Amino acid sequence: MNRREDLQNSRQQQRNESPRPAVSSDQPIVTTSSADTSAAELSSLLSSCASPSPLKQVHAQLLTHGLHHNPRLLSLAALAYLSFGRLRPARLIFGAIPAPSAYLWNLVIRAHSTRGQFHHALRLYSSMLGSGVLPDKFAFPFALKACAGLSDLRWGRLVHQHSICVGCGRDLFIDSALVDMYAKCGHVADARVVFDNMWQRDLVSWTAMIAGYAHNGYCAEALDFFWLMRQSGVQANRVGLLSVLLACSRLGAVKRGEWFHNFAIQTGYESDLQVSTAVIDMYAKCGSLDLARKVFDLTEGKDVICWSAMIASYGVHGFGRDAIYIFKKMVEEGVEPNEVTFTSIISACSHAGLLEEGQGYFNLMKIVYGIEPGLNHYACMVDLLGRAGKLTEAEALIQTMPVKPDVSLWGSLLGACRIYGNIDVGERIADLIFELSPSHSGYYVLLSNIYAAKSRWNDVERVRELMSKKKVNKVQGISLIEFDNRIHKFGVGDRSHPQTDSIYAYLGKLSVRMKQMGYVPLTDFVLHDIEDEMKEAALFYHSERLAIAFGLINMSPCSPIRITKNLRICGDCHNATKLISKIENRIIIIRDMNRFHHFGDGFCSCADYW
DNA sequence: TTAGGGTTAG
Repeated sequence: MNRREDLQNSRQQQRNESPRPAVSSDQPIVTTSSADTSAAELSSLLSSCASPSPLKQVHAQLLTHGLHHNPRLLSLAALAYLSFGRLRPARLIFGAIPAPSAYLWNLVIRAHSTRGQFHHALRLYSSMLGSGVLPDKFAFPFALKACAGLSDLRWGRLVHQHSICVGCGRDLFIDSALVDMYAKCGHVADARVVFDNMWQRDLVSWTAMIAGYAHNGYCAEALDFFWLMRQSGVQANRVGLLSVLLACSRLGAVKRGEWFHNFAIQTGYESDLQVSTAVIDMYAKCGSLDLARKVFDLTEGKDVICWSAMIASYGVHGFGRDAIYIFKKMVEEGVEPNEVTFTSIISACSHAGLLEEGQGYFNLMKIVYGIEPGLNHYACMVDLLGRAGKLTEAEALIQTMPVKPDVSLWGSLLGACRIYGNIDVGERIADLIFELSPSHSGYYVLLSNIYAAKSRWNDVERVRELMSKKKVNKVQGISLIEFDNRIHKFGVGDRSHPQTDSIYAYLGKLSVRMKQMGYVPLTDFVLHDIEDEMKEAALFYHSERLAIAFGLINMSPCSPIRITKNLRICGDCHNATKLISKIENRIIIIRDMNRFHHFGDGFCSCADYW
C-alpha cells in the first residue's frame, strides 16, 4: 500500500465509512448550489478525490460555502493534500484547525519528514508541543527521522529525552529511529548504546545499526554485525545487503563482496536494481572492473543511477573512453543523465587526460540538459584544466564561477601546481588555502612537495615549522589488503603484523633486485604525506609496500594483489610498484584516495598522469 | 499513523 492509499484508508477508517469510488481528474465535480451543498457532501467529496485537481475544486467549494471554519472538513482537506504530497496547502489548512488531534499532528509531521521537509517537520513538532499536545509513540519516529535528515544532534537528543519523559522509553520503532538518528548525526557510539539497551531487536533495528556503521566508515563493524544478526536468527533483506556491500566497497574487500553478491543471487535480491547497482559499485571499488561490467550488462531496466555508477567506475579506474562509451549508450537507450552523471563523466575525462571531451560534457550539461553546474562540476573542471597544465584557465574559472569556491577547489589547483612544478601560483594559492583551512595537513604536504621537487629545502623546512606551529596533525597512512577472509592492515614502518619478519625480509630481497634494475629512490617524495615517511630509510616501508610484500608472500601467483590506501600514493611508491609488478610478473591494483592504479609489466594504467 | 537503502571532485 502506498502512502496516498495509506492516508486515504486512514481517513476512511477514521470516519468508519466504507470506501467510496474515487473522483478522478477526468470526472468533473458535480457543482451544487450553495444552498444544497452540505458539510456531509463536501466531506464525502474530499474523501474521494483521486488527484489534486478535483481536490482544489472541492477545497474552493468549501471556502465559497463558508465552511472554512469546520474543523472536520479542514482536517479532511489537509489530509487529502498530504496524500498527494501537496505539503504547502496542507500546512496552510492545518494551521487554520483550532485544536488538531495528536493523530493529525502525527500525519502532518510524518508527511513532511518522509518527503525530506525536515525543517518543517521539526517546526511542526515544536508547534505541537507549544499547543499543549503531548507527542505519542507515533510522533517520535517521524520527528527523529527529521533530526536524522538534518544531522541535528541537539534536536535529536531533545526528542530522545521527550520520548523518555512521556513514557516511550522502550519502543521498538522509536529505538530503531534513535539508532538511525544517532548514526546519521555521526554519533555511532550513542547509536550502539541505544541498540545494546533495546529489549527486543528486529530486522530494522539490526539494519539501522549496520547501516550506521557502514556509512560512518566503521566497515569492519558493519560486516561483523551482519554475522551477529544472522546468528541471532534474523535474515538480512535488501536494505542490509546495501549496507554491507557499501562496507565491502570501502574496505576493498572483494572476497567478502563476492560472498554478498552470491547471497543476493541466492535470495533473489540480485534482481533488485538498487542491489545490482551496489554490487557494480562494490566490484569496481574493489578493483574488479570486469566483474562490475559483467553485473552491469546483466542488469535489466537500468536507471540513471545504475548507468552513472558504471560511468564513475570506469572514470576512477582511468578508463575515460569506456566511461564515454557508457554515457553515449545510456543516452541512446533514452535515459537522461543527471548532475551526478555529469560529475562522473567530467571526472572520468579528467583522470584520463581528455581535456576537450571533458569541456564538451560541461557545455552539454548546461546547454542541452539545462543543468546548472554545481560545486562538484566546477571542481571537476578545475581538476580537468589543472591536470592538463592549464593552470591560468583553471584559476580564472575559480575566480569567475558563480558558485562560491570551497577550499578543496583551490586544493585541486594546488595539486596541479605540484604536477607542473609551478611555485609562483602554488605559493599564492597555498596562502589562501591555509587561511581557509589551517588544519588540513594534505595541503601543507602538497606545498612541501612543490618545494622539494625544486630542491628548495629551506622552504620545505619552513612549511614543516608552519605545520608544527599550527599544530597540524597528519593523517596516518594505512594500507589494507584482504586475504583469507580477513582484512590485513599496515601502517608506515608497521611491525605489528604476525608475519612482520618475513615481510621485511621479502622487501629486503626485493630491494636488491630493484636496485639491479636501476631503481633510485625519489627523495622528493620522502617528504610526502606522512611524518614517519619523511625519513629516507622509511621509504621502503611505506604501508602499501608492506601490504604488497604480504600479498606476494601469501597469495597464489596468478591472483592479482589488491590494496586500498587511505592517502594518495606517493611518487616513489608508484615507481617502485611498477618495478615490482615487472620483477614478480604480478598485477598489482592500488586504490588510493583519488583513483585506481593498475600496475603490470612495469607500467601503470594511469600512465603516470595522476 | 510508527524505524533501515543504490551513483557524485580532491
